[in-house]
Amino acid sequence: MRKIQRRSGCPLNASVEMLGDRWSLLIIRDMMLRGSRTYKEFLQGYEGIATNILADRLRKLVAHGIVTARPDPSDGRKLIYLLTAKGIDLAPVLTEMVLWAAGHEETGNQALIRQMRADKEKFLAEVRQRWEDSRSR
Amino acid sequence: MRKIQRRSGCPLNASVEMLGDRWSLLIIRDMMLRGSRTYKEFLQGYEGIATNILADRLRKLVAHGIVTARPDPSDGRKLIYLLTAKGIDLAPVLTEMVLWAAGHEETGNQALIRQMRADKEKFLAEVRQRWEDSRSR
DNA sequence: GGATATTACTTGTGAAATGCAAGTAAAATA
DNA sequence: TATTTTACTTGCATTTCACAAGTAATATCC
Repeated sequence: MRKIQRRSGCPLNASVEMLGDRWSLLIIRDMMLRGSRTYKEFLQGYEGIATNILADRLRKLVAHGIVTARPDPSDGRKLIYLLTAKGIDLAPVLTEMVLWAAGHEETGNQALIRQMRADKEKFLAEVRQRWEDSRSR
Repeated sequence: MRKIQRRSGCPLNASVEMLGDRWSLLIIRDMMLRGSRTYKEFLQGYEGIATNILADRLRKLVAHGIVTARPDPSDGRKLIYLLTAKGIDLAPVLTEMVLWAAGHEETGNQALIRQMRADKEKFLAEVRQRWEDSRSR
């Protein structure tokens, strides 16, 4: 078990070193809010990630303990990617980022925004509930 | 006024396109929590940003309306960089990212974490108050 | 059961972003 | 007037990214 070499001990820096790129948080969004679980589903996300970048990001998310991968029992070709507890704990981060952008930029998905704004805690509880339900299956 | 070309309308994607790199959020942290205001102060941050990258990131943050720059009236060589209202609205995002990393990684700055955990709303109110005080000067 | 399709990748290549070192112009200080 | 400070820019090597094509393992179709 080797320690990861960080630029500094600041917790924000730790977050940025794990998530500070143009794709990781979008993959997590797809898992958390869209129910994406397989490589193919991630490739079909709105923004069109390149296949080699997706493979790299999934590898890093697994290495950071944010995501796990296990074979699909009903289809040996597939791997099922799931958020870990550490991964689902990112829900408040994603929520605040969504609310910030929605408040200052012209963005879509107004239904989601309304839901988040109406009752943030309830929204987060529902996200967590869905995660627990999907992992107990 | 030209519209920015985005990969998708998702608000999270908008955030990621503005902030999803290894430096932007750290610069904002330095402004928000450490009181950094000048180029030199940012260069002296914990993580050691390269000077050309810093210039590029400040330019982009200004372009996105997150930061403003104005000359220092008492020293013509200096520019003073300040967070805009849009910039200070990132406080909840930074806070959640800090709390997430602190909860799942070994990080420093435990005093800050305790303060955030003890009363998040109070912490955010204090951050905002400091920002208002410093901009009225 | 052999051909075709699907899934999760890897590989190659050019373009862009990053990191490091050195240099520069304008203003302040000695 | 000479030196220092500040906020950068420039050049270059290295790394990352994006796009296109290819591959191995498994599943499906006829």
